[in-house]
Amino acid sequence: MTNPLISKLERFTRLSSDERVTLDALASRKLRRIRSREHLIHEGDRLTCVNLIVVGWAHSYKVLADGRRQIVAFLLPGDLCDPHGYILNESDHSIAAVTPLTVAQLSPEEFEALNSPRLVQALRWDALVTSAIQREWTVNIGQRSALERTAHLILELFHRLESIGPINAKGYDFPIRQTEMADALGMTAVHTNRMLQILRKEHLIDLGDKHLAIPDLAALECLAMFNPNYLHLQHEGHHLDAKD
Amino acid sequence: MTNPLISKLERFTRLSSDERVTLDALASRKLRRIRSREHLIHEGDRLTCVNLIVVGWAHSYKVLADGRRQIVAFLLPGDLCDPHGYILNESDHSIAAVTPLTVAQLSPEEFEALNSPRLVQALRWDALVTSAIQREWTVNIGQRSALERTAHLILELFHRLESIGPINAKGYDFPIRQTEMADALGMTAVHTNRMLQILRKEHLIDLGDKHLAIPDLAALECLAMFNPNYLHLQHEGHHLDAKD
DNA sequence: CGGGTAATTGACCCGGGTCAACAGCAGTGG
DNA sequence: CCACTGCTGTTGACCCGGGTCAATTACCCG
Repeated sequence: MTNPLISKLERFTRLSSDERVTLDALASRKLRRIRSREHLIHEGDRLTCVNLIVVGWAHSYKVLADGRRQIVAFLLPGDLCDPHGYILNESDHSIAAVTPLTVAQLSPEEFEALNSPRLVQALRWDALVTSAIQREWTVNIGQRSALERTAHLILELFHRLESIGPINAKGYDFPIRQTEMADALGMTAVHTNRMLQILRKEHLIDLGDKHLAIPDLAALECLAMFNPNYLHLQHEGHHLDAKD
Repeated sequence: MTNPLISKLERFTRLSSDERVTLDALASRKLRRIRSREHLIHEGDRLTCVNLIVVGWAHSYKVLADGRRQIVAFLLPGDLCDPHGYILNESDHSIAAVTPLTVAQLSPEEFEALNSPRLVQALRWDALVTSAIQREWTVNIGQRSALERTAHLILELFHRLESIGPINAKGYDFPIRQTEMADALGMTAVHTNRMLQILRKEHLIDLGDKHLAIPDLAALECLAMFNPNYLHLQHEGHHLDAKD
């Protein structure tokens, strides 16, 4: 039951115990509970704080004038919603809960007080990875076929989940609906369903009842042409590691 | 002939003359010239500095194992290539010149010396806008039809160009080739060509000889369902404006 | 004049969208 | 306890937007 933000940042650099205490404190104060499907942010809102996802999954999305929706990101435990976004007048996207959610609200002052050199670098690394993920989504939707695309999203979520929590040999909770996957992948729910069926039939995924397992990771990564380099999970900030 | 980075940042907040002098100095030292098509960064390279585009256009892209290429961004004068990217071990994308390029190489130390409170906020704003653009590309490729998508890209570049230089009533230099537009839009060059023909026939764009004009901006924005909010160009940091 | 790159056009085809029906299941109220 | 409703997932039949392939034109630039 470790703090997922700490787990994630320590994929970059080992934090000091002081830093861990600070982050733990922030993740347990000013908690807000949000029901499934409810909104955290509406497009056009002013952002008054940085929301840290503590428990549950969310997604952010944009809608076109005629109602078409594109999910632009999934937010997992340990993810920050729009760090520094409070310097803008209004949010350019909406954020809604996929599951019941617990978020910690960090005021701009609290967020900017995370200013130890190591934490600053770790939070910058997190922001760079977030950007890299958004780039990869562009590649995914722009170039991969429906089957590859579906597999790639599953793999990305798999790797991101792995870096925030203990690995469960039996798989992962995977609470997103097919309509949400579809809107994230730029395809229809019907076709998403068919792609998932193929992946199941080929024994590349074991997905059901909001639970996912990947029996043959290498095969799925090969199919999706998945290259994890964009997640920058190789302890890239090891030279900053805390000693204690 | 003003510094395009200054023009851009002043869409957020008015800089002090000291800050403008500092940015001008950085944009005229350690210049590097790059021929059209040449690479600035290869995927996998370690980033040793922050490149500031001073003159010319570039694009960044990723390639899949089988050669498919997705352009993930166009870089215009005043754009920074991967600010803070030097904290990563390696770049997850490549950057290449679209036209002959002049870039200023900022060392990490020089870049981090841009630490006046106002500049820090302005650079954060720029990074937030860059992220918002990448999100919008996801929406564009995921949800818009080929025609809407083509129009949207043209409009985005139009607005970004406007914010870095004087408006030219006769239009803009628009040096990208149709194959590049195609790879940015996740479609084929053949189809991109057909979409451009439609836009020309409908008198929504006037494009030829590397030069673009938009005779009826409102009509094109309507077709593309273009909402400029994600570019955050409304002088959102006015409360930070310098007095001098 | 020749060679290479970019734009254009036509003919054909397929991946994924659309539409519609149906099944499974959880919640809810009588 | 069961009927009813609504949401999610599943399947089938049909169709179209955009891809593929190939040929042609239009420029540069040497």
